[in-house]
Amino acid sequence: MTTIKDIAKVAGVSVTTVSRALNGYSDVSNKTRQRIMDVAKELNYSPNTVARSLVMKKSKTIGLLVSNMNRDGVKDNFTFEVLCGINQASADSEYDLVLFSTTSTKQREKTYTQLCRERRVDGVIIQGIRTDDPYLEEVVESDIPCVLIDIPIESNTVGYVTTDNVAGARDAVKHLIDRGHMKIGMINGHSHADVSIRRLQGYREALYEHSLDIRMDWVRTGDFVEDKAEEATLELLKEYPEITALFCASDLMAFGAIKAIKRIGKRVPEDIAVIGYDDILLASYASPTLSTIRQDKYRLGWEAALLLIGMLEGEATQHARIIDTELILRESSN
Amino acid sequence: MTTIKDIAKVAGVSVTTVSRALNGYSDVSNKTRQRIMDVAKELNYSPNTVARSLVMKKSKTIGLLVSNMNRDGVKDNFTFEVLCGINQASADSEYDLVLFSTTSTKQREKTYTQLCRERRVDGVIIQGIRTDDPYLEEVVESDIPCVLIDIPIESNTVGYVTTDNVAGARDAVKHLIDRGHMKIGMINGHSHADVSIRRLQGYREALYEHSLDIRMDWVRTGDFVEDKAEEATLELLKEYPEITALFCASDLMAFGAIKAIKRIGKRVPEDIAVIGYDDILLASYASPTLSTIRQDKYRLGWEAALLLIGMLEGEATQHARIIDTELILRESSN
DNA sequence: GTGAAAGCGCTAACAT
DNA sequence: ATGTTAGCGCTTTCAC
Repeated sequence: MTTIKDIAKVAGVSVTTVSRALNGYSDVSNKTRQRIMDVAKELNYSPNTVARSLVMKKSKTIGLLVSNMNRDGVKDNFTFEVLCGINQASADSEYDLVLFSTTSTKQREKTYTQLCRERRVDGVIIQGIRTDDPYLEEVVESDIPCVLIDIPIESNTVGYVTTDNVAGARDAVKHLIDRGHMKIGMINGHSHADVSIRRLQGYREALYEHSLDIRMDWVRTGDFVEDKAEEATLELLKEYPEITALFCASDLMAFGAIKAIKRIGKRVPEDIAVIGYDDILLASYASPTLSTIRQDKYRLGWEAALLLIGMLEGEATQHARIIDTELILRESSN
Repeated sequence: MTTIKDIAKVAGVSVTTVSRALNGYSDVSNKTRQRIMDVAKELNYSPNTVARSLVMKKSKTIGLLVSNMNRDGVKDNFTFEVLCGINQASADSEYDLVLFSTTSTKQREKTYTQLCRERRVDGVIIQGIRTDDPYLEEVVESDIPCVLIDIPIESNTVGYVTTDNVAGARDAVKHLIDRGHMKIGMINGHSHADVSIRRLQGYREALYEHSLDIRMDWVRTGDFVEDKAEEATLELLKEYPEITALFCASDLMAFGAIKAIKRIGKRVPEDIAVIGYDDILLASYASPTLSTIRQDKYRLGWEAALLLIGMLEGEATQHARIIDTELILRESSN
């Protein structure tokens, strides 16, 4: 493997000059620069970014802390779309991504901070962790620049990107109200997700604005899991057969809810209308097709990466980005 | 940021001893080892893997060259599942993953090899590139350990993981034949994918074994793209209305084919039976549900990572792994 | 059992 | 415009 030392020897200059020439500094004559470039090409030289990182104390690398990258997570296109957005944005800025291996059982041996410091990433993007994750606090308190997806924490070194969950949920519920529904239940995620709290708030606001009763007993928890949502829906509808519409805090849970509705012999949307949240790919393929609130997941990742890079390069004036959502009408609420 | 130097100073030993103690060498007295560990903890020390990589010439890092990680690729759950498998396996072996940013238009500035050498990855896994990719050859010829997914090339430093595409395709077509179909068309991918070539072969073998005519004009190309498959199917069925069944080389293309069939006013499976390939998540949600050949994509990634790590650590006896497929029967071929 | 010294490949003062 | 020197944090001979 050729080094700048080899180049220096062949070109008959010092390593400093080689370094400067290769890095495009101005204080090197065009003649020598050309010669050095030629030798480099001839010797098939590739710079050693490891050595460079060591001395520069920068790695041009972004760490990725992502949950669900295991056998169970394969259904979750959400994560992948976010990943694609991150990837594209960092590619454009010439940052590489390192995916931390945090899925195994021994995951907890090392904290996120240790991982980041050991690998000397310049910054980190965190997606899919719960707000009660014991290490979240640690990351936030460390001085590692960090962008959180869907967890609104902001500081000097911490930023976040999320969608407008209150507005999204409000739109969803308003739509159901517009369709004439007055008894609207909700299947929410779990309380350790910021989005759940906000979507619940949006649900309440919509009901309030239309002077409808807010019955907390009509709000059940499905933990963002299809099966759990199915069970929760079953119970809810047994207790309150008067409910005619359901707002689910994720599309996957909406599918669970629809299964439950079918199980008790009712139809969607004729007997009970359903609207989801996310607009995952399945939503437009399933039967009935699912009305939902679209989140631009790709953009979520894209903005997160842009924000982080902006912070790293000192150009980020503010550390929060809220992305709009969009109401998508399909069969399940029609 | 604490270094071993700091620890050495506080513990009153040399850096050598600190290094040895921290790395679990035996020639350090238990007393000093304990003291060093204590100081390290107290100083909140994290080893600098960059420095370590520089001197060790190993990074405990696997490079990932994956196509489709951009806006267009978000529909492609295949890639994500493979990624999850790779992630899990490398996590278990304590390798980190670096995702190379190879999506942008300026992608071609640097070759894969340059990328790998610059980042000093120990090895690389390549997924989703075409066999005519100009840089494939380069990677293969370099001495960087490399595992290819779905491209059967083998050498000292190159291995591959794939499924048994001939058998899979044969099973699919046999199933159609068992159902009584005698005029079976095929919508294939493009010729720069090894899987296309093998699936075509499986198609031919199945027909041959049952003494059915092989009509190459009944095989069309959809480039693995839904829309193109739709067009190709439309043309095929217009020219040969006698066709009663279709084998598609990917589920996405099968959906395109089904759209085409519906467009000409025929029904699936009553008029024309369809079977796909992959078993993507959509296959079980779409309407009609799609019969298909299941590939264990997660396992594909998992095995690829295991194989590469085996090669890196000198324990891989053979460099190829073929994974079985499974016939999944659903409505579209019933 | 422990330490001194060299060096991995590179960048960055500080000369000249 | 170019070279000398030091050093990033770590591992590894080679002495003692």
